[in-house]
Amino acid sequence: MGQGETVERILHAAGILFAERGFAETSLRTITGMAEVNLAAVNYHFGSKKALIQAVFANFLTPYCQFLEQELDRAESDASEGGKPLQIEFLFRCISNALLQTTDATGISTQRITRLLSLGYTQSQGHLRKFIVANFGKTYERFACLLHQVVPGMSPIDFYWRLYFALGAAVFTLSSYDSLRAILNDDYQQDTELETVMDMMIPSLSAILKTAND
Amino acid sequence: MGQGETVERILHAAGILFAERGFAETSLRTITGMAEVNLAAVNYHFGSKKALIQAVFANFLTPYCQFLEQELDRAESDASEGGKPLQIEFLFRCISNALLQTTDATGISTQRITRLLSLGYTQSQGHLRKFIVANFGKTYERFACLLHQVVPGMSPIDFYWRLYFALGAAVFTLSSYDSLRAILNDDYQQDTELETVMDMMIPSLSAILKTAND
DNA sequence: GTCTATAAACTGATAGAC
DNA sequence: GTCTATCAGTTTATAGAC
Repeated sequence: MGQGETVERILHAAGILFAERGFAETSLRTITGMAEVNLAAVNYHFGSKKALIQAVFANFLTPYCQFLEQELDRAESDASEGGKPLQIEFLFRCISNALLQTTDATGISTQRITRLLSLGYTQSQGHLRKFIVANFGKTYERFACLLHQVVPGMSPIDFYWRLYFALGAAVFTLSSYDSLRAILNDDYQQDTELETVMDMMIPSLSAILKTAND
Repeated sequence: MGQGETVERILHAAGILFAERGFAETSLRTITGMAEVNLAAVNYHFGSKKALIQAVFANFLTPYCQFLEQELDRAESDASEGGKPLQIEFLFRCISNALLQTTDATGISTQRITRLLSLGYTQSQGHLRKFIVANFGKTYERFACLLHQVVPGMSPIDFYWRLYFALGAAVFTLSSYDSLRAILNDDYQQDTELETVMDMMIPSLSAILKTAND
């Protein structure tokens, strides 16, 4: 077995298992068992379980940030060429496109990416949160600034709470997509593709930002 | 130390620690340490860690369901007396009121309740999900049916996805309220009360359900 | 780089004295 | 009902042979 292959096998298995069960619930034995590598390989290649968790996140956060920056570049130049202001829907479309591109490039499903992000914010004791901010904070800030510029006359406080409403809606739905889809299949015998849900979501998320406050 | 007091001390400490760290990350030793009771008391009073987790949920789900049923009764009779149809905003107001009433009656904060609910759906291996459905499913179905009736001409599939968008927005924001509030305090030196956020949320959640699909 | 073997610490649960 | 002591199983991490 080649040396590079082992690292990738561990990253792949860890991503699947962490997303399914959470970090504390997933032992290194389960990961190395699924990856079919030796238990000691994790500590040899990554140093510790914490470092492995961070490596799993870097594995999709790095390409995701690149794709999102590209999308935002394109959206901004399109808007300035057309002489028209950016629209909310276009900005959420950038998020959606970057997610799908990341899945294409890495083979990590959109559900797994959003599920890991959700776990990273809710399940971590701090080290992961800091790691995510350090590796994703700059791009997130750029997106938030652009979005705020596009919403007319909204106070920063009002804007940020609504952005969190939208973030919660997106992360919850996408990270639970597989089970929600199964429930709807059982109840209505009708399937909904992930891309369809993401398309449905964009007007809803935009409506959160647009609605008059009372 | 009286016998009833021990059970309550364990439930109180377990609720706080589970909400902060998750289930697997919280050991019985940590719980009994915080509650200042003996380690063996958990297994004596509850039987197992699983049973303790379910007891923590029953502790707030039981009163919450009662309060929500009362609110829905009142909203329905108000609407039929006035001869007007129920409005979306009134139904979300029922959810909000029932949450605040549960906090008043039990002393368990709204953040802790929503955080535990969120963990119950994302972190459990199945037993808790079943337990929640068994104890909360009937009331949830009633709310969902009422809400669907109030939205004009929307397909069941469309409706259910949008309901999940709204659910995600609410659970994410309320369960992360403490940290989100702290971030906004740091960045804008301006505080937002929980009740204010819940009031802001109602028009946003309603907008998710109302927006035309394209 | 990969393996075995094992250390050191922690977990949930229980038996039995009081 | 509460306590101590302990079991049996698991965890992460590491030392050392190959």
